[in-house]
Amino acid sequence: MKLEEAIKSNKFKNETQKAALNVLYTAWWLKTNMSKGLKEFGITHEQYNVLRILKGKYPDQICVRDIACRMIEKNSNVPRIVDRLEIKKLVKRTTSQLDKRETVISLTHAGILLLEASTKSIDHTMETVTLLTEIESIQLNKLLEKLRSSER
Amino acid sequence: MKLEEAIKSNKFKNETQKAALNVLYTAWWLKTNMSKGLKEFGITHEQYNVLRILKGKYPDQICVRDIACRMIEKNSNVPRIVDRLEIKKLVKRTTSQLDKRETVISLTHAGILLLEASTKSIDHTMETVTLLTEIESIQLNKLLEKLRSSER
DNA sequence: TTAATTTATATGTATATACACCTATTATTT
DNA sequence: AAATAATAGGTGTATATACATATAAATTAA
Repeated sequence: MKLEEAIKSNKFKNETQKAALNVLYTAWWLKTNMSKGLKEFGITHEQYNVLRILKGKYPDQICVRDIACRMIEKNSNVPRIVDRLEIKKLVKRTTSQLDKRETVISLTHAGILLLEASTKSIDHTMETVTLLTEIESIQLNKLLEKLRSSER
Repeated sequence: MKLEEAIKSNKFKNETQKAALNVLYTAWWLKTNMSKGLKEFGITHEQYNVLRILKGKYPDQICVRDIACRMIEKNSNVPRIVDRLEIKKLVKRTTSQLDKRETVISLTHAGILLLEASTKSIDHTMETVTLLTEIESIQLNKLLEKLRSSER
């Protein structure tokens, strides 16, 4: 579906404005597809993101601040996302002994199992849904980074 | 900033997976920049989106359902966004006389003024921040629509 | 014409974003 | 060493997303 159909408008100032809206719409579309796949595992897209970050460092522990700076959405409220993962017993919280201000988070066995199963499912969903060749993907990555090149 | 730096990871399955994450991160980045610009006008990014949709049809009125299907994020809870715009007296709600189930929304004079001022500001922000040429933007739009081509 | 179904909107709940502020702990300064 | 500043994480509030359900009005079927 073209963007024009998706948002029922073709009044764009220029192609750049359209591209910005297209990025926003595509992100919403990707998130929706991911969430659908995660539903059977009882976790949200953001909770999955935190589990993935923990896995990336496993078996090392990682503090809340380090999780936060690895999140895609930088304003995520990590303590609260961890709350929900803790209730489901997918992660464990411990106060760091080196610095008692820090809370270190680690995956539980249940967390590892759930992450493995959901990753398999999500990877499959994303492959089915994201129809780009490797070359096109490289091109897209370049354009997105050019778009953001005003970022300091 | 490259995606690797932004999310402190370079463990991507392939370029397509990286592209999907890059779209999500770029969308967050764009929204953040937009929100910063809208702050002085006291409205959120989503409230601005609704005002823009109303302007697109002005002076025709438009019902809640028609706003919803024009939103970028299709699961937006339009009645609630309209609640907030109504409190600020930027829009007016009326029950349609032709179909009493429908609520038609229209911009107030204050809404029009605020929209004009904020659009000026937002357009400027987006131009400063989104560094793509017209040609690159066309290319990006094509790639995003290819990415989503599994959409039915 | 009444009953059943569909549609438009509103509302409730869980989770998330965005951001301000609080508290405990650590680091720095005087 | 005591006072001050900085840092990590938690918590409160407003708004949003996501989705289920409720309610009123309109449409369709019996």
